[in-house]
Amino acid sequence: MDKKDLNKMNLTSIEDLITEDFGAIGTPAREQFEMECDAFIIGERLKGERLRAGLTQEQLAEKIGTKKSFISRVERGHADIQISTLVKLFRGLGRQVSVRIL
Amino acid sequence: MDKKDLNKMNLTSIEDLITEDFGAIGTPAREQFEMECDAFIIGERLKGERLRAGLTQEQLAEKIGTKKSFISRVERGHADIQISTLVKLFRGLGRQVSVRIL
DNA sequence: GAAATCGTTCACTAATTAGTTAACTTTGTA
DNA sequence: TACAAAGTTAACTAATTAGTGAACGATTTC
Repeated sequence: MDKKDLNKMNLTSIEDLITEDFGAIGTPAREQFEMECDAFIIGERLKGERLRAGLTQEQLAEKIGTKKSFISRVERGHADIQISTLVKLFRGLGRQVSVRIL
Repeated sequence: MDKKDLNKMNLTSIEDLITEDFGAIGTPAREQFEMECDAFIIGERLKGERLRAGLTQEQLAEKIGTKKSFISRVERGHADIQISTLVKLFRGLGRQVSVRIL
């Protein structure tokens, strides 16, 4: 089966589903969705590392000089944080942040 | 020569010089310095990629819907940008941003 | 030298995050 | 169940970025 035939299938790719729900890449709604995805992933990662370190949100918050409500906000993906905040959060868990450009 | 002897040397490590100028790790002045380092490195990387792509600041700005003055600010390391801004900037150059936790 | 292009900087507004408190919900457990 | 600990959310202020236009400086080209 070649590539052309794929378009005749009834099954839909994830990409198509996202496009259907949020619009094509580059549109405002899609950009917003992708931004929220990034925030969500970072939040999940933060939560994972925090739990692995055996800390509560409150304990992590105190380590970096903020409050548990802020930690919660980030972990839930409800924030488009600054680079410095990203670094602070993970350094509070003894981790280093590295930004790669691919 | 073992490790103990290193402390008797007259030459100073970069780490010591930074500590002397900005204070020990964790102090506010040192944190600020490290934040500015991060911003500077990101800016340099952005400028490099932009030039490699053969774009002016104005051309990149238009691609991502902003102005050249903002691009300049980031390239000079004068901004602690948000994750979404980081992603937008490099996507405008056809690059993908990946955040690694080490 | 004049003109054009490119980049930097300043000043300002608008939008958003960072920081915080308090109330609420969930979860675990005695 | 009742209690305590952990996490979530709302609401608000303060601080900062995002966005912009204009002026300026540097560089290149004619």
